[in-house]
Amino acid sequence: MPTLADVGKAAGVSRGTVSNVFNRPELVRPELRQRVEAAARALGFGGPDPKGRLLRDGKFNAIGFMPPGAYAIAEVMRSPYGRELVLGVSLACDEAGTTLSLVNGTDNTRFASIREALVDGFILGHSGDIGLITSAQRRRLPFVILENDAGPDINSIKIDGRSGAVAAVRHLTGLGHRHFAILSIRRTPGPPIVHMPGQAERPLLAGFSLDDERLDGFKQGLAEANLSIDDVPIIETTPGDPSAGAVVFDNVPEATAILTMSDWQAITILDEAVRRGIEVPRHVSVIGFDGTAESARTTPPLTTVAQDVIGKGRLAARMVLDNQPPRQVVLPVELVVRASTAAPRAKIR
Amino acid sequence: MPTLADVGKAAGVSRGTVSNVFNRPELVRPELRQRVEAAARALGFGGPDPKGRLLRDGKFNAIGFMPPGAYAIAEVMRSPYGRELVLGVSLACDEAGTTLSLVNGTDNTRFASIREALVDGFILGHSGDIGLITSAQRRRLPFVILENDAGPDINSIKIDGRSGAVAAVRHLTGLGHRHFAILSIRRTPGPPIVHMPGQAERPLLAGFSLDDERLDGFKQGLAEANLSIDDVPIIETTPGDPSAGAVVFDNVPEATAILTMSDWQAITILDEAVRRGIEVPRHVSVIGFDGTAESARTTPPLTTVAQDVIGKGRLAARMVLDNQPPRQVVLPVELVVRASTAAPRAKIR
DNA sequence: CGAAATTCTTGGAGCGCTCCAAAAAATGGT
DNA sequence: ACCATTTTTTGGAGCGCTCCAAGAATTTCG
Repeated sequence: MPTLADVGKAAGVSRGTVSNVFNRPELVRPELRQRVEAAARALGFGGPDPKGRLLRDGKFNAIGFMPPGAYAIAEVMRSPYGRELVLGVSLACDEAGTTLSLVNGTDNTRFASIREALVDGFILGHSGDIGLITSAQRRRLPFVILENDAGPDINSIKIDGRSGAVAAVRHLTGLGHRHFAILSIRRTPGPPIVHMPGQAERPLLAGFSLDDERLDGFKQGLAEANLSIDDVPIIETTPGDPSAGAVVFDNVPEATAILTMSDWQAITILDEAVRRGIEVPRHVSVIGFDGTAESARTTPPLTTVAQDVIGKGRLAARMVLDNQPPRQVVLPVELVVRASTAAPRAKIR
Repeated sequence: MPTLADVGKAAGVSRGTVSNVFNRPELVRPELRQRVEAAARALGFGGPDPKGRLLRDGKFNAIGFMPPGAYAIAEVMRSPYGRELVLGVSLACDEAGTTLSLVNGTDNTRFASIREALVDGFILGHSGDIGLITSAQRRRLPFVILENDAGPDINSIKIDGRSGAVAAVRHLTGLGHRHFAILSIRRTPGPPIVHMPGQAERPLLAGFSLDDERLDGFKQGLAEANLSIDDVPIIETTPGDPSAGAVVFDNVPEATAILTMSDWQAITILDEAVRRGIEVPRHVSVIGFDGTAESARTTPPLTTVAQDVIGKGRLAARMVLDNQPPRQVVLPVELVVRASTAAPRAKIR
């Protein structure tokens, strides 16, 4: 690989001049410039190597996005929520002319990735592990934590998951529902986990803190209607598990309303309902979470706890780009009532 | 920002030792290691700056993705097709442990971006401009061109757009349709352009070469049924233009079948049809393109010319990651018949 | 025509790191 | 206690570039 110096030698000029030819051509006499360009072409030199500049100038002009927990980038891109989040981030990156690096932080490589990533700042999905934050702080780059409050010194953005969950339950109890199933998120790979009432280990503090918060919101909402979450079956599935619907219908046939933690899960339920000839909302009501674009397109359109996912991504990017004093932002959620919920009317079959 | 040397001085050891503490801790005596770690902590040194390593070792461990034409990353992320493409790329990146950099190549910064991007290879969306390719070649990094054949020396992946378009028309003419509208893609920002039959400038070679190819396929398919594309209105809209449906219905009310160039456009049509009380496929048949996941979820589910978008993205990434001799891949397409097409049955209204 | 003003070109310094050959220190055997 | 080994540590070289002050060449103008 030829370097500036090689080209300079070939053209009989100094490194500096060759550099100028590529970066500030107006500074160099046309005749000389042409000679340099010819030499560069002859040597197959395609412009200054960005590595050199980088060391000198020190800006990557990129921000990094790292998914929470052990999720891979592809898993993020597969979920409706993840796609909108990345879209929001990319919106801000476009505006700022910044590159968006999707950094893989699989398990044990997570901290190494943070140490090594070629970025000027981070958006970090956060599952609750403390190591992540110290790791990020060490790097001394602006960063923002998603879906977790990491204290007053650290940028964070989360949604008000609890209120959302409460609103979802209120809506359903208001409609007259008394028999629920909760579809929660399993944050480790593996098959669905079914927690029936009365079992010992209830997963009330098992997942990401956002999950716990929402579970707590469900609990509160149920309590308001004199119902106990301890009597409600909770099923945990990985975010896109296609069997979620089957597992719910098989294990909780008496449920007239299903609370989920993402639109994706709710969509899965809808699909399984169609397969089984179960009608939504006539036989069972289903409520999503996130309010992604997809939730409006399903049949029937989903009632869902909506948040501004795109706005969240965009804000996250802005926060690392702007590098202002740390803020802890809690974004509101809003129940969007569409057609997947109704008063319990018919028994299945 | 402290450096290796600073830490070394503070701990009374050499740069090299500090480097080892961070990169090959097993090489340094535990006692010394602790001293160094303490010094690092005291100075707030969070590990070797990746910039330095980079210059020394020269691998970014990242591949770049640049959208075609003047599209921004966010525009890619907005489209169902773009999302699946990026998903496919990220799948391969995950497997390879590589970072995926979404590089903005807006118009005039496009070539500069190629020169400067901190990546080991490129996936380049290609609109047909020759400068792009020379620019990429200059960088001497592996790259692959999407949706264009750039000759035998250059990696490229495209779909067989012509066959797909022909298949779409055949399906529709086979159903008995004689009155078409074509929804083509406007590749510059702006409002829809309506080309009615008989007008001078027909857009048969206006857009990306993929668009031209598909238009040509439509032409051929129509010709097989003794129909001339010159009699078919062609409307060009930007990919996600929400007014596309309205423009089509307003300008070509007599069409019983609408050919589009993406699922996204077809979905837009479906939405507008609902708004106007037009029934698909009873009043009008609509056919999509790409076969994205979204196309299966619409009401009614879309008949579409499907391609393996995820596979394409993945293959593209593999090609730049593997850096084998150049290949030109043409991916097959397949007509997936669902419920948005039927024999023309009812006149609208 | 020559000095002053202007335009171009030069090359040293330094960005932070890792590699590596060689020096230093520790260990082991006799 | 000494020498041969083995384990640790060292510091020079160099990765490719841009900046910048200073020097060289060219132009301008009285």
